[in-house]
Amino acid sequence: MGASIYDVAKRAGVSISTVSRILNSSANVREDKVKAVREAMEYLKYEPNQFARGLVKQKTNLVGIYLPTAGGSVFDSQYNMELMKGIEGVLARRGYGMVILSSLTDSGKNPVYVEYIRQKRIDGLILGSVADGGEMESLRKLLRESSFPTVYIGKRIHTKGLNVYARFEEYHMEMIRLLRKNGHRNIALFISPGHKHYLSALLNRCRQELPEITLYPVFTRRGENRSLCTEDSIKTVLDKSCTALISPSTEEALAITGELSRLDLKVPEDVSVITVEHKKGAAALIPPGISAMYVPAGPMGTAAASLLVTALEKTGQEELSREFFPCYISRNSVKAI
Amino acid sequence: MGASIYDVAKRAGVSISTVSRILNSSANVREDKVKAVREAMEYLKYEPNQFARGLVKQKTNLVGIYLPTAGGSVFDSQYNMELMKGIEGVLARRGYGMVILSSLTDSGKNPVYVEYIRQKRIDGLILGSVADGGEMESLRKLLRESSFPTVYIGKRIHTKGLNVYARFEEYHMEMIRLLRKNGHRNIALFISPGHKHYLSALLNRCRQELPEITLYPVFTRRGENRSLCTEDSIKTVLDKSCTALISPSTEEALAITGELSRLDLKVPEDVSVITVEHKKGAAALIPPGISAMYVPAGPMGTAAASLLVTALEKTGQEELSREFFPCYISRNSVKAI
DNA sequence: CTGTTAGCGCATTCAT
DNA sequence: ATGAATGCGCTAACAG
Repeated sequence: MGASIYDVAKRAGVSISTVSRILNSSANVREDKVKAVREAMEYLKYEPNQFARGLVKQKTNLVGIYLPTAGGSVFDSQYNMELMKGIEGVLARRGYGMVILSSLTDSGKNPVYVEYIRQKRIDGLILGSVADGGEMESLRKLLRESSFPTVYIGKRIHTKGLNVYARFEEYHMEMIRLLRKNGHRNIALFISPGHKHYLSALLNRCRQELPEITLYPVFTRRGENRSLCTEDSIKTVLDKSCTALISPSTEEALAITGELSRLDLKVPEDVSVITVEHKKGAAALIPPGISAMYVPAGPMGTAAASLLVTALEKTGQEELSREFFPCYISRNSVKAI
Repeated sequence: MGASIYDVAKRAGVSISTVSRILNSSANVREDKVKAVREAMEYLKYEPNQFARGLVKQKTNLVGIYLPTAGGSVFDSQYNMELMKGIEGVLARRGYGMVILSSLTDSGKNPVYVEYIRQKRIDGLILGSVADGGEMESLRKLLRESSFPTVYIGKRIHTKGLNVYARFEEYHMEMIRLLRKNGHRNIALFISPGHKHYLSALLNRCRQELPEITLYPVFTRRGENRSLCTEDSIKTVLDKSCTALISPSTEEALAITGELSRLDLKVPEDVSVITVEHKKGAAALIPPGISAMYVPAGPMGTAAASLLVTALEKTGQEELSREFFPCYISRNSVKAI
C-alpha cells in the first residue's frame, strides 16, 4: 500500500496540513520544514491519492474523447487518429490524461460519456461529430442544458459552447467545381456512413449552383471487407458512366484505386480521382499520387484540446469557435476531358 | 452540483446504507424500498461519485495503455491501432475505461505510467514493448518489485506477470527462409526504430542458419517525411544489389513500393517485397498485392486485455503468457529468381 | 432486513 | 507560520 499524507507528516515531524500546503503551494512554509517534508516524500515515494484529492477538489485531470463511428472502432479511421494525435499533444503537455470513450457498447441507452460526466470521472469532453440525426438532437439538448466543458468537433450545432469545424459542404463543392472545370459532368461521390446526413444538402446545392453536374452518391461501409464493398461500388460508377470520383478518405481511395486497376481502369486516364486526406501527404503515396483536399484533422484536434483546456482553467473564454479551411493539393489523379 | 447518496436516501425515506446496498447489490433489500430508491435515483439523476467510491474501494475501473513509440505519437502506427482496437473491445464490454498514456512528455524522468500507478489512477496497465535497453531494464525491475497488474505485450521479459507476444525473430526468419527458397540471396531488411534491439540477434541467427543469405539492415524513421526517408533507403537497397526486401509495416510498404515505382522498378519483376501486416488484408490493397506475414495485433490486444481483466477480477490466474503465431499470406509481390 | 458509524486521503477553514 | 478539526460521498463493518 502506498504512503499517505499522514506517513509523510509523521516522518517529517509536521502536521498533515503543512504537507498539504507544500503539495499545493497554497501558503508559505518555513524552509527547513519544506526540506524535511520533501525528503520524507522522496523516501516514502509518496504520491497524492487522486481519489482523495478529487473528492475534495472535484477534479480528475482527465479528459474524455468520444469519437463515434457508426458500427466500428474509433481506431479504424485515419481521421480519428489524426484528431487524437493533435489532442494527445496538448493534453500531455498540459498534464491531462485522455480517456477514450468507446462507442462500442452504447446502443439504445445513453452514450457512455453521459455516464462519465455524471459520475464526475472526467473534467471535460471532446466530442466528434455524431452521425445520426436523433442522436444529434439529444446531444444538442444535453449541451444546452448542462454547462459541462465540451468541445464539439464538427458542424456547429448551437451557438453556446466550444466548437471546431471545417465546412463539409464547402470543401466538397470545391472538389466538384474543380472536376467541373476539368470537363467532368458525371461524378461519383463516395460517402461514408458518418456523413450521410450531409448528403441531401450537398446534392441540392450542387443542383442549384452546378446544374450541369450529375452527382451519383455511393455509400461506403466500414469494416473488414472494405475491398468487397468497393467492388460493387465501382460497378455503380461504371454503370453511370462517371468520368470522375470523389473519395472520403485515403483508406477508401487506396481500396478504390486498387479495384480500378483490377478492372484495368487507369487513373487518371480512364477515371479521375480526388480524395479527402486527413493526414497531410497521405494520398501522395497512393499511385499515381492522388490529388486531395487536405482537411487538417491534426490541427483541428490540437485546437479542440486547446479550447477545452483553456475553458477548464477558466482563463477567460475568448475563443468559442474555430473554423478550419481545407486546401486542395493537386497531384496526378485528375485529367481534363 | 449532482445529487449525493444522502439526497437519494432522504427522498426515498431510507438510510444511505440501504441506498448503497442497492447500488452494489451487496445485500437483500425489501422490494418496496428498492422501488422507492430506484425512483429517487431516477428523479435526481443520481450517479455515484467515483471519487468517493474509489476512495473506499481503491478501484478506478480505468486501465492505462502505454504504447511507447520512439519519438512519435501512439496514433502513428497501424500496429498500435490494431492493438487498441482489440483492447477497446474487451475493456468496453467489461466496463473498464481506457486511458491512453502518452509517451510524448516523458524524457529523462519516469515514464507517465509510474505516476499513474502511484497515484492510483488506474487499476491495471497494458504495456507495449519498450524500445530501448535501459528503459527495458528499469521496467523489468519495476514489474518484479511491484505486483501491479500489468500485461506486457512483447518479448517475454520475466517469468512473473502477464505476457502476450509473437516471436519477432522467428517470423522474420520465416520470411527470410521464404525468400531464400525463391532464390534470393541479398535481402534488404527494413527495420523500425522500435525493433533495433532485436537486430543483432536476428543477424547472428541468420548468419548461422542461412549462411548464403546476406542481410542489409535499413532503418526507417517515423514522422512526416516518410517518403523522403524512404528514397535514401531505396538507394541503399540498389547499391547492395538486393533482389528482395522486407518491410516492417504496411505503411512503410506503401511508401517503399511508391518509391520503387518512381524509380521505374517493378514489384516483383525487379524486386520482391514482403511486408509485415498487422491488420489482416491490409497489404493486399497495396499494388500489386504485397505478400505479408500477418502478425495478429488485434487478437493480441484482445488477449492482453482479457488477461488483465481476469487478473483484476482475481478469478484465478490460469493463463500467464500467451504466444501468437504469425502466418504468411502469399500474394503477388514475390518472384522466384 | 435496516440504520448508525467509522474511516478512505486529502484540502481547507479556523484557531493559535 | 502551523496544527486541529471538519467534510467531500461512499462502503463496510457493526449493532439492532
